[in-house]
Amino acid sequence: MHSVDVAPEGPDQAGGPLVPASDGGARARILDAAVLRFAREGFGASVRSIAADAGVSAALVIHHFGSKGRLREACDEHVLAWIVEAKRQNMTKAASGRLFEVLAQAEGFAPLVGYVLRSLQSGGVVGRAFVEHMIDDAETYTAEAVADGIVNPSRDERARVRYLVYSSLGAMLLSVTLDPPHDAEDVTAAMRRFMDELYLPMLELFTEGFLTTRRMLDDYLLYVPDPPPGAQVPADGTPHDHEEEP
Amino acid sequence: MHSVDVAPEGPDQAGGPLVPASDGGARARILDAAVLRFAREGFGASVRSIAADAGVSAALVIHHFGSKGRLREACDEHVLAWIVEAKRQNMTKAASGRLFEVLAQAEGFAPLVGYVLRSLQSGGVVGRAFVEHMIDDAETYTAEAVADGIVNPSRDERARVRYLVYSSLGAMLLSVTLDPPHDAEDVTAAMRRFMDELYLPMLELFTEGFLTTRRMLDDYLLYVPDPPPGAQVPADGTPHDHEEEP
DNA sequence: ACCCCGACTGAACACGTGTTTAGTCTGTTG
DNA sequence: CAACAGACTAAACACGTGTTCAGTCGGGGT
Repeated sequence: MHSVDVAPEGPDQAGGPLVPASDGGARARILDAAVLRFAREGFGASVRSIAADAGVSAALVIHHFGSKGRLREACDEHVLAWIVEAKRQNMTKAASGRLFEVLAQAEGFAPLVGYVLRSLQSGGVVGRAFVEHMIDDAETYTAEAVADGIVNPSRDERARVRYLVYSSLGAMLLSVTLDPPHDAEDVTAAMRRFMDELYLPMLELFTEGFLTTRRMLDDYLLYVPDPPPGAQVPADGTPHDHEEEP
Repeated sequence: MHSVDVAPEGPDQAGGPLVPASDGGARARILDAAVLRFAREGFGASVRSIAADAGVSAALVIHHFGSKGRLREACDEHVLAWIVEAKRQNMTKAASGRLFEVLAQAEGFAPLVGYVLRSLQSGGVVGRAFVEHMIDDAETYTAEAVADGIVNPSRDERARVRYLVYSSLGAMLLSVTLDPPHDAEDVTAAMRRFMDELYLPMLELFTEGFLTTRRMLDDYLLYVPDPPPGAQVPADGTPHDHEEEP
């Protein structure tokens, strides 16, 4: 749509529509280097450092991409495509909705994960698109889980899914931001460690809740009359009731 | 134009020895301007812009603080002191542990909140200190709530509190990062909107949980033998059980 | 009166940035 | 072969940055 010349000589034309650019061409090498640098040090990384990583001059980067901004746009597109590809070929497994965990544990996805985190951190397009993806996927999967009786229904499924995604993603982002992987660039290790530490309380909260009494929720439901727009109303037979002591 | 003197054009002299530097002196004006700029545009804000806001020259900023880095350190200290002050005088209310909400709704705390968010975003000292504060406070308050029978006990209170703080703070940070208050600098409004939207799912999760079955939790507890260090074990008599079908 | 000291400034410096320019090299095409 | 096109580069440009320099101003102490 905006990228100047999309495929003057097909950068990734050979054989597999694989993960990285993975082409001997300089343009592809620059793109990979840029994604890596951006993932490692954020989008403040200099064009010259990227060029050095790719083994070319800074001028060539501009020659191929027009400007640093357009280079970043190209990176966004590239990473986005990479994500959907990774999703397509990894989501067939039982890992429903846990895209980030899967990516974080798989080898070779480290730059991707790092880039997404940076984009999340700076409010970039990739970050936004990523949470949208996660929300959509999570909505599907929780709907299935609710149908299977594994998960409680909610008064506003969309809002719950949004809350869940924002919470988990935000917690992870905050964690890696607050104490970044100081020695190496092993973001994935930090993420795994974070999950190991916080898996119990999450599970606990998800199965046992936090409050012992329903009062706060009931008060809120009384106080706020409208079930948010687009929510599937329970209509009749209340689809769930735990009937603790009131 | 900026003649030193006692109070030739003191902006807010009346009453409070309170929150901001609030001193006619140029140094204090620079500090306030710096906090504001940093809160608004992040720590990449230029010394010259800060100086302009304070109505002084860029050289004076350096003259007073030595370097931009030390100016930021001074801002960190200042904001930190500001926070503990705000906490001391606002925490007497019933708002237990909800420091951020209180600050976000109170007038005049906008720069503070913005600064904290930026520090969180960039992994600064203030951000780290802030989550530590929140974790410590939350631990106290949840302990009380557990003692009062309002909140379920946890197998690892510290971990739960950490999870809760990271989740809520991270979600909020992610939200304001992903769609920032585009027109004004009203971070607090964005935060309030965010909370309004996500309060129901949060409450729902906290009182009703997410999963219908205990199996995942029990499996995890079986698989992981050690109750984390310092955790008070639930002994036996399960403090609550939903007892759906296993 | 003097002098000195600190607040304070405009101009410059040193540097890193993204980008442009002019040019070289190489392969392809007439 | 000659000519062109495009990948590619070294050098320079324009600019914004943090910081330094050489001062000026003004009030207080001796």
